[in-house]
Amino acid sequence: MPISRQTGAKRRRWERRKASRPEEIVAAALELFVERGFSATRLDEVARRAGVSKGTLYLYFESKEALFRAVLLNVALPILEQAEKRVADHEGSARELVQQLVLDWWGMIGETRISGIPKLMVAEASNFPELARFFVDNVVRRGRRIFTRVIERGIAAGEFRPCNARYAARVLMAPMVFAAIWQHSLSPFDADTYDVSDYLDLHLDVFVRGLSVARSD
Amino acid sequence: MPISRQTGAKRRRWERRKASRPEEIVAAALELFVERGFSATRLDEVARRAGVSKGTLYLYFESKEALFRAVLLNVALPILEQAEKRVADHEGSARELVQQLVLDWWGMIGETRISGIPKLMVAEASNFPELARFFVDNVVRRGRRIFTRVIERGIAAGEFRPCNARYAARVLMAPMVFAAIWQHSLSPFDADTYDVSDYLDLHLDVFVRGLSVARSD
Amino acid sequence: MPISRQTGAKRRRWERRKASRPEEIVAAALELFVERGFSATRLDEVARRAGVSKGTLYLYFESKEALFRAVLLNVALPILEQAEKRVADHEGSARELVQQLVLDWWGMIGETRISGIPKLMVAEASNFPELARFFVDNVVRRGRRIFTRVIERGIAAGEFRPCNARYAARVLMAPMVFAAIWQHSLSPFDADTYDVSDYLDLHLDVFVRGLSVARSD
Amino acid sequence: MPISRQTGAKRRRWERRKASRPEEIVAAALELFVERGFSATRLDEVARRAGVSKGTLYLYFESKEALFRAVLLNVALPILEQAEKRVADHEGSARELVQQLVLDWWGMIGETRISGIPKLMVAEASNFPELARFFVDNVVRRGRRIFTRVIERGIAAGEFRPCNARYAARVLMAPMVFAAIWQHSLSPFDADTYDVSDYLDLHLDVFVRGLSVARSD
DNA sequence: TATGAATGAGACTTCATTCAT
DNA sequence: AATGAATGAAGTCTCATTCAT
Repeated sequence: MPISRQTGAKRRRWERRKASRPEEIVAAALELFVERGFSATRLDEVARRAGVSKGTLYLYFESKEALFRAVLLNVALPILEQAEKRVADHEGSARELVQQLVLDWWGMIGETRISGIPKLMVAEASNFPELARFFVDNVVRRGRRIFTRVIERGIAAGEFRPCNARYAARVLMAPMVFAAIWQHSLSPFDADTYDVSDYLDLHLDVFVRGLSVARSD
Repeated sequence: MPISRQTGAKRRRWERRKASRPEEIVAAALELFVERGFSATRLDEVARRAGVSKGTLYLYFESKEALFRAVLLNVALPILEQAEKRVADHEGSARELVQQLVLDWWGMIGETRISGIPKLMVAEASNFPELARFFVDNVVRRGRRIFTRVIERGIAAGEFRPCNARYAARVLMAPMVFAAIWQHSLSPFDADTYDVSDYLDLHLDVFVRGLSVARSD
Repeated sequence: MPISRQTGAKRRRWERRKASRPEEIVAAALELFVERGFSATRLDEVARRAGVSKGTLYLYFESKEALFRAVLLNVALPILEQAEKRVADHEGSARELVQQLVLDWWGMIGETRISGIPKLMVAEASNFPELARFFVDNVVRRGRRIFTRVIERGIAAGEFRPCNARYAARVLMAPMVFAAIWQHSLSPFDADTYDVSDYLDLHLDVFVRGLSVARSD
Repeated sequence: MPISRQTGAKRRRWERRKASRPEEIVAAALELFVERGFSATRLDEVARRAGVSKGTLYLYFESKEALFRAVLLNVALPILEQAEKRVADHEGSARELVQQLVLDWWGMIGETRISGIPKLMVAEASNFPELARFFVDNVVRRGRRIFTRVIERGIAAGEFRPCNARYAARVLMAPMVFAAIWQHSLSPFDADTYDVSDYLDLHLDVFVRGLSVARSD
């Protein structure tokens, strides 16, 4: 009876197997963990949303916590790494690069379901210390390094004023990550709607100008 | 890890401590809700940390959810409003004002235990929709209005470039709020330590420069 | 603040002590035990209805169960015994006596708050075996003996047909006791109202005729 | 004290017993509710007596109160209605009919575990007002109507003296229902044992004689 | 004597996990 | 491989009882 849950028409039998079970489960779990938090999501719901029975979850994941790990390590991390790679490959002036990085990040993460990960990690960090550490080391700091390097390059090239590039990278990233978190938490309750692209554009404009060496443009 | 708990000597089993009980309970609850999230904190622990028995909680709060509301509405909100008031009273140039606002906010909220509230609300918003809406309306948007007004004033005074002040306010606030969230979530797992004051100083410097009208300094 | 609970006007200070505390408590307990049953009545309510604090209950009764015993032994029993005495003193023909007994019982018990006792004992018997045994021995069987004796007298006098007087006593008493139980349980939910006096009159008429020796009247 | 419990050998920890579960649970609950009252019976015990775990109860009944409703509505009511039907089908003289009705009632209800229902309802009526009303409307009054009709028929046929048939029905039923209540409450503590059949025979004899038109037999 | 805040055992209920089918 | 009925540990909440005041 739980065959539903497909955007379009009724699912035909053979389609059942199209997407592999573990992926469906992980996708459902990601959505729910992001929405409600780890403790508050019941495996019952994960199973229902994935279109499987509760028992089936245990064929693929040995515990709720293991499912959480799988969501982060097997799903989020690869995507993040792939995004990181593409982001790291950009070329051009530091100014352009900074803008590219942010916009690419948003395009590849912020607008996708992966954007829930930051909220999830923020919420559950202290309940899953090892995961938190792993996430920080393998995602956060690596991302930070990319942004840091670009700013350092800009400083070296005389585009940006000399400053602490690590801190500047944080300042650059914060509004971007915050937008992702906001989107998955309080945004639905906020009567002041806003357009994230415009917001990021303004942020980039202000940031680049603010960091650039004085000019009379 | 919080050492406080018992003011002085060992506690007698039967003790009547007049008016302070509810506050102690709410303080303990705030800490734990922020640390672990609402679902994952056990009332047992709240009681233990507050130095009372489990039953005592129900003398003052009719349910776990009511305790959550009390934490937000009776404790966090008044502090936030008071901070808002003080913040709104500043005078001076827009540039100075922007810096004052951010630094005051950090001094009054970011460095205190109240800074856990943003993380808490972000994590629990979808589980407590009415509270989320209330929080957004009475805290977030009000704060945003203050920052927006200052930027509008700066634009009107010719200090800042014409731009969408609402968006600029968001850009200004994001790194500040993000720092608070970070502090209560992934920061402890981050090997790259940083000094928040320096970070905010850089943010302010970049932001103010970036928003100011062109100059040749 | 719990001074209220008086049928008439506001209670004046000195009245406070008019009725002794234990009696007020027992009266409140009787009402609530009858209405809700022993387990389902909270001492909180007993205290409130008696106009005292919860702690005060323990000055007079060492436990909830002890209060239950007091209700039965110290309150109900004396009244029942007194009723029994008055009932036992009647004289006249057996026929008249039978009618007197029933009507007196109703006047002294059925119409008073004591009528809740049968319902209470019926409901709680198996939870309080010793009390049940005590009640049966000291109230039920004694009452039965009185009725039995009257019927035996009637048989001896030739008024009633020879029959098992003990059983006849049960048959005679059942509608009377049942009326009391009904009054405190399902009667409030019964759309078919009835007049207990008429009911008992009919019962007595039928019973006396049915037990009398054949006649041609 | 009830010995039944396990049909056969020792139970394996994991056992799937198809459709019978809910009925077993309801049967156990009926016994315990009757014996101890609703509040005083622990779900622990219900589960143990039904041979299931505590959690299993919630597979079939969403709360303790729902279980109570199921006991009454799904179990007791059908049996009562079936009994009513069979009882209503009898034919013969009013005198015979009266006797048949009472004896059939006893055979189908009084001697079975269903006889606990009257005690249970009497004890819990005020705690479950809707159920009480439902029970009175659908069981008590319907039963009363059957008995009333028979007596009216007897009056019309000249067998019984003219009288208020409704009241006579109550008088007729009271000893019968009372016997059921007694059986499940104080009877075990009553040293005066008695034979219910003989008691009912005497009741019927007295009642029918008492209600019949005068004769010289 | 009287209070009522405080306690903690124990109740109802949930839900991650198991396993017969 | 898949199911879902069954489990029981653990959580929230109640309330009889205690005792400092």
